[in-house]
Amino acid sequence: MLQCAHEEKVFPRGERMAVTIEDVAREARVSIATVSRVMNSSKTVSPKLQQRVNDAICKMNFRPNVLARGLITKRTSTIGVVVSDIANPVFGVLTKGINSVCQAKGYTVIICESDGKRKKELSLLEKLSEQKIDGLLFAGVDVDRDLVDRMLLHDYPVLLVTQEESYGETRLNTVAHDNRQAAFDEVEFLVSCGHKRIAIISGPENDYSSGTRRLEGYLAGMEQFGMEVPHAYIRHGDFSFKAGYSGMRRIYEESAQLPTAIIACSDLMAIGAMQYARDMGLTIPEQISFMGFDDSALSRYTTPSLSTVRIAYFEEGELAAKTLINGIEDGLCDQPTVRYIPHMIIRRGSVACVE
Amino acid sequence: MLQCAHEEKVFPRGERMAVTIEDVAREARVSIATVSRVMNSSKTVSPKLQQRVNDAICKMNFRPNVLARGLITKRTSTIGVVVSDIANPVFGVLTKGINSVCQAKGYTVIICESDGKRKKELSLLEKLSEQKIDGLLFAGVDVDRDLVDRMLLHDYPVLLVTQEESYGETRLNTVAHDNRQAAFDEVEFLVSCGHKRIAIISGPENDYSSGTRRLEGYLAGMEQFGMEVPHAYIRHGDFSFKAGYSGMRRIYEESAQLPTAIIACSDLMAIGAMQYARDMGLTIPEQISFMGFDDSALSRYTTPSLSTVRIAYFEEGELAAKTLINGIEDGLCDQPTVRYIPHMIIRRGSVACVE
DNA sequence: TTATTATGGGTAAACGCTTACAATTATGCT
DNA sequence: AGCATAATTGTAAGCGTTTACCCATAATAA
Repeated sequence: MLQCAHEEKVFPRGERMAVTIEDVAREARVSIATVSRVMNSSKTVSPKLQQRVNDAICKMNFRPNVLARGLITKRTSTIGVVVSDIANPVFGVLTKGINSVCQAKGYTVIICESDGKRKKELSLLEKLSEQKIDGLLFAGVDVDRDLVDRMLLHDYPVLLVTQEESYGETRLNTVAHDNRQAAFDEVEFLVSCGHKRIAIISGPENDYSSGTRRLEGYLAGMEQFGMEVPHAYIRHGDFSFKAGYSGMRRIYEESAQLPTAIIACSDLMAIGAMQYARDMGLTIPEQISFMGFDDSALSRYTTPSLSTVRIAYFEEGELAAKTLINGIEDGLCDQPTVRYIPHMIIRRGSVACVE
Repeated sequence: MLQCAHEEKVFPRGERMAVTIEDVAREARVSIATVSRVMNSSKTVSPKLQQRVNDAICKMNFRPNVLARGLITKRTSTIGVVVSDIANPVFGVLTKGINSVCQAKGYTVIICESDGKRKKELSLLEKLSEQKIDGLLFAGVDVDRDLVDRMLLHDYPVLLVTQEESYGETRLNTVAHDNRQAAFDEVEFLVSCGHKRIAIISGPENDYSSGTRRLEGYLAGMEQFGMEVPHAYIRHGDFSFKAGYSGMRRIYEESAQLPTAIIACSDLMAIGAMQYARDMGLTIPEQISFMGFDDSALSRYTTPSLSTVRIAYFEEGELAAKTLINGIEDGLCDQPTVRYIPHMIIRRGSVACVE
């Protein structure tokens, strides 16, 4: 937009009438069509009129009404984002990535929280489609066939972030991180440190979310490197501190032989697990090593600091937004694909090498 | 909204035409005015027609177009929110509070990040007013006279969250927490534990943000309880771990007599400061006590766990949204007031009593 | 019965923009 | 110069709602 000093009139609140394209047209002594044209630079307008119009726009500080524009163009430059919990740093960072590219590309973002509840997810989907969004970024808990069916009903592109469809098909474009591979890499890393007995505190038992993928990766790693997985080495939790603590207790109490390393599927669970180990008088990492998941702010500041796998949520948000916006703007619906964001093992004090 | 099983036609994407009020009117064999009336329950419509219309709405799964509606009513049920950084848990939680009441009251929220940059704040203000929002929640870095002037220019209510105006007037409604009092209370709490030498690591030197208010509260407390404040007891930082670490170093190196307690103006700085103290071989809390600020997720999981003051950001967000929406809906502009959210001292392991 | 008033429902005019089409003017070519 | 054609600009028809205004009908009162 051009730089200009418009006349700043101070009106008492509420008494101001928005300046419309008509006012600008009058001021510039042209038709409203011409004003519209210079704004959208569609057809050529003679330089002379272009100048007059731009001057008028500046002088009157004219801003086109997005509602009127959207009503006719059927485009709003707005995208909807559904996340479970914006206060969860993971989604905070993801959202930040999304915001950053949307802001750069002139898109407005509407953020909705689903609290991870299926019912709310559905009602938000409804609500957002009323809002006339141009596209949707969806970070759901369990993206099953029914949900995808519904999302495909809308007339705007939908992109899944963070999670893939849980039923083994790809009907929607997806940007995610490879939970399976990340867990595998954690196992591999621990193996490279000489660990042979590795236990896991995974996500909720019957869900199709990240926890399960991570568990799969763990199992694949254990198999690959020829390690035993006693029953007691697999625990489930809800990603909370408490779940980590009690998960570790059960491992401690029920293992015939204590593992030398624990993989927790969230940093918070790792911290909880470490706490239990400490309470039992184990020294970390000498007697037992710990790894978390996500590389949240927490992990840097525990004692010992927590080894983990960094998921680049910011970049994930960025890529998701970019991909969606591309989809919106050139509208071609190619074969839906899953794009993975690379992750990285972060080595900190909580992992020691064993002989 | 009524519950009903509408006929779910599956259309290939893009080929679907939204159903309009006109379609509904035809289906119900009434005029579009009547349809509009039953939706907005303005004038009474006979029960018979009401029924017919509702049936038609359900059957066709009609959703009124918010753009068209907004264009004519000049209300969008949308509010704008400006925060510096959504990935900062403080703002994450604040936003969650805002979202929760907005969702309940049927408002859509548009979130914008300013990165704490003045320039971006201004351009967001512009952009949001284009978006035809009904109200604005603003969490700015330094809310000075000029900024407030600009915000008053808009024709929708604006409410400040988190911060008061920095020039000692109240021209805008505000929901905030009492940083000054909270810091004072920290001092009081430490005094009650027998501490007599208390240092502070405050916010950036020349700013008008929370850090400064907290410093004021600290100074007031120190005076109230008759304690000396040597020059070296006041340090500034940018709320980061690093700033805490180096702030503590300077206190350690430059104090004639080491303080027995440190108040850091963020949990993260407190953690950094604790780290330095540990590195110098001091035991926490026996030799030196620490307090943070905010009660972020971090504070619970450090060793020792961090005493701090809990700011109820979620409730702050809730109250802010509620207040703003009230302002929007009954439009009366009473005298702008500042509402404070109560805070609470959280005692954890990082503070010991001295004899 | 007829005049008077409620009351429900339809018509059409906004709201502020984009854009197809028509009208006008300028340009290029014999 | 005279015509075809291209480049500009204006006119007006929507986009999908809400709502002021008017008309028809039913209800009430005299």
